[in-house]
Amino acid sequence: MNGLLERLRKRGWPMTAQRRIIAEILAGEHVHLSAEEIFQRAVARLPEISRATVYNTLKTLTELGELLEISSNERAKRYDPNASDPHHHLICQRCGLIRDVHPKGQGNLSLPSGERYGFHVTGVEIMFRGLCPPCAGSRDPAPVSPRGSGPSRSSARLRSPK
Amino acid sequence: MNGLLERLRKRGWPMTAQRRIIAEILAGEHVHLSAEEIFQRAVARLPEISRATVYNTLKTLTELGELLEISSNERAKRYDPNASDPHHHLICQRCGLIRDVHPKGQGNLSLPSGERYGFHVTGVEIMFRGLCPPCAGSRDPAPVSPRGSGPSRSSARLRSPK
DNA sequence: TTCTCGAATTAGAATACGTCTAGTTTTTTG
DNA sequence: CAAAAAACTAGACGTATTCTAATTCGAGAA
Repeated sequence: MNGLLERLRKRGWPMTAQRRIIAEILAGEHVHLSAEEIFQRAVARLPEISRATVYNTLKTLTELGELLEISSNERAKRYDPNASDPHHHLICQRCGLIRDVHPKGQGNLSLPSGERYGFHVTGVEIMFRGLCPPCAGSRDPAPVSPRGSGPSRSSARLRSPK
Repeated sequence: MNGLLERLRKRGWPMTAQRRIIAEILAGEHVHLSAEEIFQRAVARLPEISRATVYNTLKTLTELGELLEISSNERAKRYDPNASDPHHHLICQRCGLIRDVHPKGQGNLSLPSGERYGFHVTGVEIMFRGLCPPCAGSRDPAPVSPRGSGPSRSSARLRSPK
């Protein structure tokens, strides 16, 4: 069930208790966790684990191509273990919820050579933005994103209301 | 020449010395600056200006739709004053350089209803990733991004070389 | 087994980026 | 001009991430 763990072993990546736990957390949930959330879940299983190890492991897994970093517009990056299935993201502008999506028509997407500026292009990332059902419904309540890191909620009025 | 400034005046946005300077900095350069870089350039012209004013102004301009925030994968957000011309971005994974691009075929891009999860989709962002010519050429040297905020430079080797 | 050495891990300090607060200055309005 | 509102400032604060120095772990050599 945990393909990530198997792939890592197969690649000869030195496995340790800490790394195995992190890999299990990543592969076991269907949400896009932040480093801090991964750390919290890891601590619950291995109290001695350090934040530095979590950050180091996430960084290495990203470099190995086993993990995708999602920047969205929130403060903390989120990690997507679904790197083996090419996909894109749909993000709620209000609460930060992220969904994996497979858009249609991306095959036609291309960068004309006149727009390449000599770059060696290696990939494309597509982010759909919008409002998830709960956020689209309720206008006023504060975003439900974890640990107060939700998007801005101030108005765009030119002058404040009376 | 500075369309941004004119648009803001036309919209009745209360102009001040600080805001004018920030708008001029944004419209005058063809790069995507971070808040800190904008602050540094502003201080050179108006030494009393405060960081808070820069952040407040950038936030308001973004809410007004005159400015685009780009998250890429670096720590600091970058600001794109080119909001009046719909476009996307090409980003160097190594040094963080950002170019505005107009990809072909994005009209065919769509999210089938089965992939919408009930979201009210408001927009799409496309980011091409790759290596700019200097970064593609020189393998070893450190990234040339400003103030040490460049992307990771460690290797992805499973074990360090001897 | 014991020794050795490099890799992995740790706690906590340090840094980077951004936000908030309280008080001051400036602008607008009556 | 006086009152009220808005903009601004300095700097404290918070959060996410990186760095550092010391420690532990583990595979192979002796």
